[in-house]
Amino acid sequence: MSTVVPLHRPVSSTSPARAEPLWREAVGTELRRERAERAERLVDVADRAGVSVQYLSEIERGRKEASSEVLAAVAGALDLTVAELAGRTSTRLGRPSAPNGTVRLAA
Amino acid sequence: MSTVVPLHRPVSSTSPARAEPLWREAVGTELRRERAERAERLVDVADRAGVSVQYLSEIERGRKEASSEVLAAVAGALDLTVAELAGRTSTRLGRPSAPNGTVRLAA
DNA sequence: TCTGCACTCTGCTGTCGGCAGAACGCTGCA
DNA sequence: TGCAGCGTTCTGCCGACAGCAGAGTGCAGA
Repeated sequence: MSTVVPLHRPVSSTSPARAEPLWREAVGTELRRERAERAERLVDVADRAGVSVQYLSEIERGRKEASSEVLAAVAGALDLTVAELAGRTSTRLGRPSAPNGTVRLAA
Repeated sequence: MSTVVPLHRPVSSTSPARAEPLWREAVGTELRRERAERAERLVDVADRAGVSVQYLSEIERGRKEASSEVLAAVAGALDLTVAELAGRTSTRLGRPSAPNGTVRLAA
């Protein structure tokens, strides 16, 4: 019997082992959605927010944990408050088909 | 006229120069509120979440940026999803008396 | 082909996440 | 009064990483 060596746990990328995405993934997706809605480029938002383009790309793709200050700056560059961003992120997170297939009707 | 030397900028603690708290402050406050609502101690939640008591204290008080994984773990220890936590945080952030005194009625 | 855009890779460095041990402050109770 | 319980602060540690810059890649459209 060989010992099973656990592989190094991969960084979650909406891993099937996890019922919901991580915060950085969810908020990043929302930031990208908001940017797309405004038909703006990475460089536009990054410049206004005062961060690098590469970094904003990584934030949007959930690869980096933005500090609260950076989050506020990026949200501000999209004319959003952190509250609005959190609310929209939460709404989108709460909307996917439930893990066990249960459909949740509006209260 | 003496030159005014700017003091080292204090870490935001709902600084009057900022219209809204930072994400870490807001979500920390919400975590504390949820814990209090359950009449639980720091140690109870910290143990279930797998973090230290001191650290949870700092997270709740907005002193540290919890990673998305830690955030999920603490939320889970309070039987919340990240979506629920974000939603509640957002709701509370959006509820304070508006900066210019405008009262916002429920939609 | 070239340009524009987004993304990846590599490397860097100062900051900090998260911890542990120790100590402090406050409250309530015997 | 002393003590226990709870939360917080302080100090120090160290590995991780935020955030950056330069360079390169891939794709789509003109």
